Amino acid sequence: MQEILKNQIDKIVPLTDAEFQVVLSYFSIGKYKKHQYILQQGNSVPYVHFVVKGLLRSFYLDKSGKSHILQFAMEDWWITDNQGFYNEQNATLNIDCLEDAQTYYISLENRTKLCSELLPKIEFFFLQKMTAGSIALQNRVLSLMSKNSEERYTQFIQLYPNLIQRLSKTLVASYLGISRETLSRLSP
Amino acid sequence: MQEILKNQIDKIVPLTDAEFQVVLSYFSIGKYKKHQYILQQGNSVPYVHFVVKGLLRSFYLDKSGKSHILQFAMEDWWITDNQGFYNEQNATLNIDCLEDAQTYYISLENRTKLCSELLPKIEFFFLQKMTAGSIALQNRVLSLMSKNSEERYTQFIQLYPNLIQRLSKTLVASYLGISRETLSRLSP
DNA sequence: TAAAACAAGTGACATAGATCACATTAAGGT
DNA sequence: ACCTTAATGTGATCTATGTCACTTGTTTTA
Repeated sequence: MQEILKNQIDKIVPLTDAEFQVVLSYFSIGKYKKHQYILQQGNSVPYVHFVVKGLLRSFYLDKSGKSHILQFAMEDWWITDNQGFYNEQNATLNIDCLEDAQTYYISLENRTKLCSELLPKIEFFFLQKMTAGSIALQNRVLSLMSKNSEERYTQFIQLYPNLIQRLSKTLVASYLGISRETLSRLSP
Repeated sequence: MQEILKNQIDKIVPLTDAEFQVVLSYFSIGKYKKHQYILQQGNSVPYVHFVVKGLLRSFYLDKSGKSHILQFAMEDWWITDNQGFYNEQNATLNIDCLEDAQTYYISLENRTKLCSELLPKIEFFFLQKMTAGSIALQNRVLSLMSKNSEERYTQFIQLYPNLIQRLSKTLVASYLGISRETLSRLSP
């Protein structure tokens, strides 16, 4: 179970088993049920979660009550409300479980300690992860600006073939920024 | 002139003058004219630029020939094609100057050296910058999904009151993902 | 195993925003 | 100062997508 996190880190900064045990000691384990909220708009954002098992999403509820999915997170992905977490502000996002889930989570304080005092090279790992996340978001912005619904849907299927099998069309539509009716009229 | 970069770094990790001179020695100075390209789609992406003076933009040209602005960068901002730069791939973006400009630029190799060998704490600076950039992109995604043209325009004015004075409506429209005619029909 | 809640398809209609086409005015380059 | 090129506004359409409404089938769950 720990292997999944160790493997991810090892791809970027190889750690000894002892080092990894130090890393892990800064995380806690959380178990959640389908439909359970991990974070609600307005609350503080104490943790980033690394998903060990299950499927979660982060989403924004606009003033008219429509929800817009910012991110999905399945095994081996990270999820939080970045703005809330890193700036220590209240959440503008909600996070809930689309399937029963288990995560390793860490506080900002522990993350900082881990990076600066104990294992500086883990900071490089987080920098790489943040960079990759930022690149993905850039592509998403360009996709929203330059592609129509069908092109965005096709791109999503290509990008996340494993994820899509676990999602309803309604969820995919809410991620792509289109209505479920429009998505329904696209697919073969 | 160097002060602008030193001040930015100091806000996150205070440096001695000597340390800052080391940092600076890893950068080069570039001067560019209005309309000049700094990066073209398909080329390699050798540098990140810190803007000392002037105004640049990065944009994506879609297959139908329409351009979509991903980012503006004026004094004190950073700009590059992240995907190309960090993954050492060819650029999918173009960068050109909207005004005569001057930048400090650094290669990936030098950036890595600087972080890992010479001044580890500068890595923390880059991590903070990347985090802030990522948060801005998240908000942009949510804005594109949940707001209409007028709301996005209003938000842009609030967010970048100084930048907007230096931009034509056509450029703002291309950043917001709407046509210049629509933007023209919005403003008072 | 019945009832309730969810997922998905589809018709009819509404609409934000795109596109095309000009006109006017303002900058820049030589 | 003159000519070219850019910037802006505005009318007249067109269209992709949203919204509303209803149906049917499929999971949940009590």
